[in-house]
Amino acid sequence: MIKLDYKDPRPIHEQITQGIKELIMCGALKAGEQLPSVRDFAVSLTVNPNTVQRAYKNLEAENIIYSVKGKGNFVSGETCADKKTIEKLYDTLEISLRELVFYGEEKEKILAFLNRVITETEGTK
Amino acid sequence: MIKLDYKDPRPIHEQITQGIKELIMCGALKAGEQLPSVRDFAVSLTVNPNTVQRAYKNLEAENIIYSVKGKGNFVSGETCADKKTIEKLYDTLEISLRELVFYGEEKEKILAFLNRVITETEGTK
DNA sequence: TAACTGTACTAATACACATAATACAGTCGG
DNA sequence: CCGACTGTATTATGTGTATTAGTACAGTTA
Repeated sequence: MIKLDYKDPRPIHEQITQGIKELIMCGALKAGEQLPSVRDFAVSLTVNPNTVQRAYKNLEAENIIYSVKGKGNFVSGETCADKKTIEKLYDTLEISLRELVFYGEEKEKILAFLNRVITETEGTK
Repeated sequence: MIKLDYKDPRPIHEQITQGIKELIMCGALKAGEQLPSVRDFAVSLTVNPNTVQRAYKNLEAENIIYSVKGKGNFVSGETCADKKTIEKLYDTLEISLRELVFYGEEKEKILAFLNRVITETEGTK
């Protein structure tokens, strides 16, 4: 369901968080759907349950999922994000863009890529 | 010259590396220009010399600067990057883009931002 | 020679990550 | 009610990395 890369400098819990986020974004996990239990998911990822729990906690803090004691974790339909999160994403975009240009990538090539990605991505607006 | 943020989860040496990279990209540091010595820079940043050295080492590994024993570190004119670096930047762009759309940002707004950034950025091509 | 430059290495500290083991609380079906 | 499942919390432990500190060595230059 999610691939972990131990060569990746990012911590495991972050990779899991991002992985689930992407599954939701691409539609593999829909609103209201139940996520694997902390223990089951930990087994299938061969990871400690605490690590999965931390990922779930991250996602809950972002209002992407919600958890119910004794029942499980579920995908939240809302996709609201605070201003800081949005600003960080814009900053990341800007830095990456400038860096690509700096490294000699052609602007037209980059723009073509960006247009392709954004048109292929389904949005709410 | 460079602002360090200890609240930033990124290590200091990485912030310094990125900071210098941006100074070069925006033209504040030009090709051939000498960087501050490891010790001086460490004092002005109130950081250990080893940390600055590590940043310089990173930049040298990316061919962004070159160092001469007994003389100093200098900005390299070349801006070549290996394929992996470029691919990672494209990946970062794609992920950030998808995430912004996911959070409900309007595609037109994002595209306007991207166009503004890329036209304001001076490139070699 | 003296004072600067880069470079290398060790040691000590601190912190984050991840694991392990355990415990407690809520839900649900038999 | 009981048992098996859920989430949650806590503590302890091992490991890796970041950072600092101190020292040493090599090349450059006035």
